[in-house]
Amino acid sequence: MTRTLTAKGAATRQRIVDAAAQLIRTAGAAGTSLDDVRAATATSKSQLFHYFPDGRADLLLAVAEHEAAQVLAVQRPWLDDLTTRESWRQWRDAVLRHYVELGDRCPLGVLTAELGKSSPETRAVVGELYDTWEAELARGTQAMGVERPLEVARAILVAIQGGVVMLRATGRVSYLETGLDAGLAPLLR
Amino acid sequence: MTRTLTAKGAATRQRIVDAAAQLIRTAGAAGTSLDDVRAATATSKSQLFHYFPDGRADLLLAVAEHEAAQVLAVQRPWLDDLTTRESWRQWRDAVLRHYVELGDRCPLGVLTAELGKSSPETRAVVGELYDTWEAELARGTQAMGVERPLEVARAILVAIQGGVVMLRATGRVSYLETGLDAGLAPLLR
DNA sequence: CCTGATTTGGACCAGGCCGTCCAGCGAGGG
DNA sequence: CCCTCGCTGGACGGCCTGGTCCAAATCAGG
Repeated sequence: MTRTLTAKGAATRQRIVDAAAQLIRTAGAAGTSLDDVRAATATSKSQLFHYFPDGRADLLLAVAEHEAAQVLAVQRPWLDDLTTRESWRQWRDAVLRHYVELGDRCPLGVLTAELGKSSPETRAVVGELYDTWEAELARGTQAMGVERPLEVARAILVAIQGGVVMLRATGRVSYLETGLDAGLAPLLR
Repeated sequence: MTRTLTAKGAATRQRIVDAAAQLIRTAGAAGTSLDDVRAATATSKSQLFHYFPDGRADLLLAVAEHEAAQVLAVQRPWLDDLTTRESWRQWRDAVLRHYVELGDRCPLGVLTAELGKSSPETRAVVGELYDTWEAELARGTQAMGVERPLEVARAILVAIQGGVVMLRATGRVSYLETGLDAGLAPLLR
């Protein structure tokens, strides 16, 4: 199944995924064609199908995995050590800063809004992202000794998701801020 | 600007909007073509462009307005009288029941996830929906005499949005339930 | 340097899509 | 009764899209 890739090939493949992710963040998955990707990466049609044999679906899946990893990566290192109020506050600020900066061109929004529904495989990727993310948050809420730590962690995740997707749909930041703070209230009170 | 429509014409137009909304709920806006709509309504191409002169964009806007109205309609009459714990609870149950029933074929999810980004006009529709919805909720939180009623109302809205969109992306209901309850906690505590 | 596999270029195709166009149909008002 | 104006049918064109295919270039390694 796994095909042999030289270093050069792997680099090209990575370049394609990066560019595709970038395009999809701004124009959406539906608004991004293979030709757009081809033009943005200065590659040829055959290369796309060489590195992604199943074509578009394959590329979208790779982008979904890339973006899912990205979502968790930008929360490091804060996500690893949510044991004090101060560390939670720093994490909150980092998350908020990140999404305000990105605006409506946001990997998480794309994942939740578009890629999740595009195929069973991408749906699984999104599900896994939620699971690991929630587990990390739950470790933090448990460490804080709050009541119903699992529910609190999940509610925080839902608030971020809602805020991000509303940011995407309206361009307004306040939803994310208010939702996130409400979700964190049990921890900081 | 406003074109004359006979009763028959208005009915046909409505039939097209209804069917298009239905299709888009299940297949998404990107996955629904004008031909699909045509087939589902047993109409002809010329009718689509007769009732929606700007074509696809025009139809999507009409669908967005239709769905936005729908989102508020299913919350009636509970939404009008959120003055007691009991009425909030009934509203909560109605909302939850509705979205669990719809699963991932949900007007709100489509609006937030896809239609919001499709054009400035639809984006405005979504923004207005959020505004009026939030205002209704805020009337309720104020009536309940809770602290920071505006923030609480907004957080509830964000939680619903997040829960619905995660339901859409994963098929899991628990996010909506947990998020909604967390948002309502300040009111029911 | 030779050889086989990997990487690349780009022409090509079939199908689907949006939108245009024109010609009939039907209803309702004068 | 008829005549106008809205309603309907469906063929058609041009464009873009995902996907196939083959041949040339490049590279790795013996």
